[in-house]
Amino acid sequence: MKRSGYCNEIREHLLGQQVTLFGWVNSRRDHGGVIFIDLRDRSGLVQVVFNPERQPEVHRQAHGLRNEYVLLVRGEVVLRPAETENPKLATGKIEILVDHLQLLNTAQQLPFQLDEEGVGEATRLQYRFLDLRRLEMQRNLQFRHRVMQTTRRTLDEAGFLEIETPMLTRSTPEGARDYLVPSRVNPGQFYALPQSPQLFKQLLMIAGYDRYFQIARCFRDEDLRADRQPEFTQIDLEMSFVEAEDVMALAESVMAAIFQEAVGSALPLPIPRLTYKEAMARYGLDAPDLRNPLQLVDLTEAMRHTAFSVFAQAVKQEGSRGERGMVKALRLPGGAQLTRKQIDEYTEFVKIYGAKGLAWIKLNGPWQEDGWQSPIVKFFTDAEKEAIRSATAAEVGDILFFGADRASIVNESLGRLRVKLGKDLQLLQGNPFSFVWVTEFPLLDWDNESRRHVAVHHPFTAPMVEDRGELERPGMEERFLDEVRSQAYDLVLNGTEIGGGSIRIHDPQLQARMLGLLGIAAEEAEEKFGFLLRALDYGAPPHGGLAFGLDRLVAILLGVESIRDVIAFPKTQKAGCLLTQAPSYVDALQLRELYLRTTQVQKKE
RNA sequence: GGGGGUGUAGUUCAGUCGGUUAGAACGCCGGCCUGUCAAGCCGGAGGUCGCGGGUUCGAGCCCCGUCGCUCCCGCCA
Repeated sequence: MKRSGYCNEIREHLLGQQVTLFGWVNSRRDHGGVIFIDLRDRSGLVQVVFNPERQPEVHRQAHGLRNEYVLLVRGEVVLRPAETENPKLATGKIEILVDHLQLLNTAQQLPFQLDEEGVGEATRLQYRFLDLRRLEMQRNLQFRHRVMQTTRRTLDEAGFLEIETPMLTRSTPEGARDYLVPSRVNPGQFYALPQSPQLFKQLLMIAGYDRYFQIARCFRDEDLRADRQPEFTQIDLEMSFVEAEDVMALAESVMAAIFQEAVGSALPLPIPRLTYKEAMARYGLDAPDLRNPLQLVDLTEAMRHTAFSVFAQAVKQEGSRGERGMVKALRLPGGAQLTRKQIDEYTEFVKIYGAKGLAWIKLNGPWQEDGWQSPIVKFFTDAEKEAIRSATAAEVGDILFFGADRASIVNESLGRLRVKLGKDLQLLQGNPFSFVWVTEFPLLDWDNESRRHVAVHHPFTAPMVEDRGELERPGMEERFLDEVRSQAYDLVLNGTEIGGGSIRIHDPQLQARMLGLLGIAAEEAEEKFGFLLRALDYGAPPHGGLAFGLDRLVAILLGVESIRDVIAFPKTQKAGCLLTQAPSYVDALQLRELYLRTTQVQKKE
């Protein structure tokens, strides 16, 4: 009773043969006489036919079949009669005349129809085992599998070793909130689930494994987004005796292989590059989508002495720790047609990112002929108008948007506005998949809340060789610190960061200095990172690596909106699983065994 | 922690200014039907309007609270 193959594999080459298939009833069309059933398995559909003249008894049995019943059918593969082929099915030229039917299981009425679009996600997640039967989910997870296998094959062929690292590890400062696991045998102590295998992969380099990779589950207890789950998967890799160029080249070869295998086309290499500085200047964000032709223009100098006080004040302000004020413009060609209502909506939009407003000028004609329509244009001198025009290359028919504030607010609000305009007005052009490297990230960022520096990438990222001197300058001025660049790089696809990495610090003195700059005292560093610092003392090779966010990568390549659609059993925005009802309360005994007491009274469920 | 959206039949949705018995499509159940593939035709069942409270002669609709789902900010590489 062996299966002849998957439904979708039954084609003309099997004509005249008896085949045995297993599958689910995808749909039935009962004509009273002949009965058609689309049998479904993970591969797809094939039509099976019950004809009363061929097998009266089997035909009688088939009357009782319903959607999602599980069947074994045996029958003859035949060409469909002329005019009844179905071009929508891969197997549409043939059908199976059933001689034997075995009902393996029945099914209740489904909570939703598998072929219906737009079923609420809550229902889908509650019955995920049914949702996963749908062809779209089958396609998504099979695609994800292909990406993973291609990654494994490519990295294996490049000499990488797949090595697992612990899921029960220790909590480390920096980064995201940890998921904690209480230790029963060590009362009052906790493991943390790894936010990434970062430290372990560095230890593997120090141990001489030279090239490591892992498709690793990572955990971060932060609030969720469409592209953020509390547990997610990284393609994690690390290499010894390399520079950033080597890691990036390797990453490109992996991406090219994925592209070839999964998308079916060659990825043009090398992937273009931008420095962080360029990205922020032109696009306002560190993950720009280059399919969008709009760019930001800096008008800070031109507006330094303007009579328009909103701009002048913005330029003048020195934020805390010298974050400069800035005026930037975003030119939208043809945008003079935008309505007042649309402009108001964009004004509300930029306020999300801290902008106080959104100044604009519509170029209905040349400024010399009073063709500029704007609430602010009256404040500008002719020289300022001309400076704006020439810097932005604005033409009649365009609209200019302006941001004036601290640099971070101007960049983020105009950067996001650029993305939104690109989407709203369908400005994206060129290759549907646009990769770009962003390099030379700052090493450190000032955190106003904790009044200290934090690592932009992570505390083990090496500074650029040219900038290392700044770090070691005794009594160094802090303004220099902000300008130190790191050997970190992000890979961006269609405006989303899909991977990032860096060359790591392998010099114990430099690592200690780095931790010091982050405000981690030597004693604390020893307690929290002592094992790494010690390892660096024992012949640590130069090394670096990177990690790709598998969920995001797969989602973008498939063109789906949410990474939940490429994860078999995802969690909701409140980090719950609607299928299993996790998380849940546990009974008092379990808590007692773990030496835990909760301050939260159990709510009624 | 904050802002927006949303919750009505199994599913997707409609439901007027607060007014009589809450509708449609698909699905489901029964019948008819021998070439369909969104099968067709006839008939039928199916509702805690998320939950709790309030206003009102009267609430799916208004108010307060609460829960779930979702998008975003903060947070998070």
